[in-house]
Parts: sequence; C-alpha cells; structure tokens
Amino acid sequence: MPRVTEEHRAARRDRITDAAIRAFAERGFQHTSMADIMSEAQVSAGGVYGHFASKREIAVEVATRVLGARRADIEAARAADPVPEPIDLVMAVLRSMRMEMHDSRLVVQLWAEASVDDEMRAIVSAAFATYLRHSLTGYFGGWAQQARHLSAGAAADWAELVVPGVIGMIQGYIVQSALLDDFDGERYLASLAQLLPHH
Amino acid sequence: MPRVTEEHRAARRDRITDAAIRAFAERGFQHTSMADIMSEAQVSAGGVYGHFASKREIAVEVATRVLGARRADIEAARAADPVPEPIDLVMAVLRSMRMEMHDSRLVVQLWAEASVDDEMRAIVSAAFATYLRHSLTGYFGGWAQQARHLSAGAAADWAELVVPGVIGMIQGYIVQSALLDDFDGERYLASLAQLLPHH
DNA sequence: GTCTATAGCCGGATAGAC
DNA sequence: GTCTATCCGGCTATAGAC
Repeated sequence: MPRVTEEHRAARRDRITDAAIRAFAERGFQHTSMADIMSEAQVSAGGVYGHFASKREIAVEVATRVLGARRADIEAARAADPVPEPIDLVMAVLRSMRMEMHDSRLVVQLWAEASVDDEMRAIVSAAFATYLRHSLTGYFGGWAQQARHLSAGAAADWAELVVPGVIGMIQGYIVQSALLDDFDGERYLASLAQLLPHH
Repeated sequence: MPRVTEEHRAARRDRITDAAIRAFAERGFQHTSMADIMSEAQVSAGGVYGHFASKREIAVEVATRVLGARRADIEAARAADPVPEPIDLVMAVLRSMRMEMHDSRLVVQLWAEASVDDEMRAIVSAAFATYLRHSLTGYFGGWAQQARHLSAGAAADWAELVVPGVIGMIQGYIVQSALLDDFDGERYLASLAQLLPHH
C-alpha cells in the first residue's frame, strides 16, 4: 500500500516544479542552472535527478502546467451563463496568468526554448492546438451564437476565423510586459477593447 | 586616408552580424557558441573579438538592425499616398521581416535574451518605443484622418489607443510562426483582416 | 588586424555512501 | 530515495605569433 509514498513523490515533483518556475522567471531558462533549482527547492542533486531525467524534462512539466491552467480559465468562461464578452475573457486569462507566475518573462523563456528544441516544440505545439485553440474556438462559437444570434454553423466558422488573431493579442501582452520598461497593462487592455469583437 | 580601411571594417562587422543572424535563428541565442559564429562567418576568434567585445554586443547589433528595418517599412507606408489600409501595412511588415531573416525564431530568441538581461532589455525597450511605437502611431493617425475623416487631434488620440494592440497582433504572428508546426500565415492574416480597423 | 592555441570557468549529469 | 562529492565536456575570452 504505497499511499504515502505516492503522495510524497507527487509532492516532491511539485516542490521541484514550483522552484523551477520561480527560478526560470527570475533568471531565464538558460541562465538557470540545476544548482539554482536545487537551492531554490532545497533539494539535492540526487533528489532532483530521481524525479526528472534532465533540465529539459522539468521545462516540459512547467510548460504543460502553464498551458493547462490557461485552458481551465477558458473552459470556465465557456461554461458561464451568460457567456462573458471577449474582452472580459481575455482580462480573466491574463489576470490568472499574472497571479500564477507573477512574471511573464517565464513564458517568453519557454517559447524561446521550444522554438529551438524540436522535442519541446512538438509538445508545446500539440498542447497549444488541442488545449487553447480548441477551447477558445468553442468559447467564441458560443458567444457569437448568444450575442450575435448566429446559427451554430456560422458561429463556428466565424470563431475559427478570429481565434488565431485573438491568441496573438494575448501573446502580444506577454511579449510587451516582458520587454518594455514602461509597459502599461491597463492601456494595452483598453487597446484590445477597441480591437476585439464586442456586442 | 583610411577610406578602404573604414569600409573594410564595416564590411567585416556586417559579415559577422549576418553570420550571427543565421546562427542565432538556427540554434537559438544561447545555444550558439562564439565558435559557431566564427565558422559561419569564416573568421577566427581574434577577428571577431577585434570588432565585438562580447557575444552580447553582437546580439545588440542584431536587435538594433532588425528593429530599424521594421521602422523603415512603417515609415514607407506612412509616406505613401494614399495611405495603405492597416491590414496591408501589417502584411508588408511581416513579409519584409520574413524575407530579411527567413525565420522568426530569431526574434523570439532575442526577446528571451532581452527579457532577462537588463542592459539589453533597456536598449530594446527604448528602441521599441522610439522606433516602432512612434512610427506606427504616426501612420495610424494619418490613416484615420484620411480614411475616417477625423480631425488631427482625434486621429492622434485614436492612434495612440489602438497601436499597442496592433503591435501585439504582429508579435502574435511571430510567436505562432516560431512555435506551431501547423502554422498557417494566410489564415492568421485573414484573422487580422477581421480584427484590424478598416475603412 | 587577424590568425592559432589555450587558459580558466561553469554547469549538467553521475557515482557511491547512507 | 536522498545525500555529497566529483567528473568531464564545452564555452567565452585572452595571449602571443605573424
């Protein structure tokens, strides 16, 4: 009955993953050494390598967790009644992302790593398509039916059309908040309020 | 009369910068060693360090060049008569970017580096504000006056409002084309055609 | 100014005790 | 399963000849 052991294992993995998130956000993926993660997690080398075979494997775990959390946000909006306006959905997604990792630089780090590492890129690409695009298309289809009174088919077609650009706007927020010293989140959201579809 | 010498120096710097662009795009900034740049440029260690004090200095040169080229694209559109539609400007910017470096992964690499290195971040942040934001705001102001018949003041206010989001859409293109195996540029542009202001 | 050669350091991963 | 100690490869940057 390995009950305690199982939970212990999972807790250890989480502890390491949490530490890695903090470390990656602070220093960037490449500038973070395994030693940094170990000291942040207060776990030794053996303790880390007992759970993750490599630094890359930790990064994959981090990326999967971040994408999954965003998907949950979208699914919640999709299930709400009445369906929230697009700008409100985007605000909710960005807010929960900020709360989760208090620094969007982490996401830029993961993008950079994924864009160069084939294995990681494949994982992120698939998760992105399955999780985010699919969820968001579902949401926009529902919104268009409810707020614009489109037929189910027309709403689905329209949703598929606009979703890539909407995701782009969210990514733009991440890039600008990571790079610009004078980035103003409220101003960016006001800009999106102009550009996003609305009732 | 150091005419030839001056030109020679500049040519050498360009040769190294070009090689660095290719190498960074291929392997990513962090995964590119100075040896990679040297062999790509067919220049030895001494030859490189005679022109650039460090790898970071090369990255700054690359970033400056890329940003400057985008600014030139926008200024060209701004000066055209009639002022092109926003979607056409965005298409022109993305097209010339693709031609220049044939791989948007390079840009994601530079973002990641800048988001973690304070000195580089300051340079990119300032250049971004001065070059891109300023030029694009000028363009949108002109377009709004011409296509929407706004007063100069109202057009300028509106331009300042929408520009951050428009830049975000461009950044979204870069992220998605760098990360997604099945990215479809035409589809993304069709999406932006829905979302961008138009006449 | 450009070359070759190398110093010196750092970091990922492993070995072996407990 | 977790610890400490360490190996070894690779990288940036420099030294010194031409």
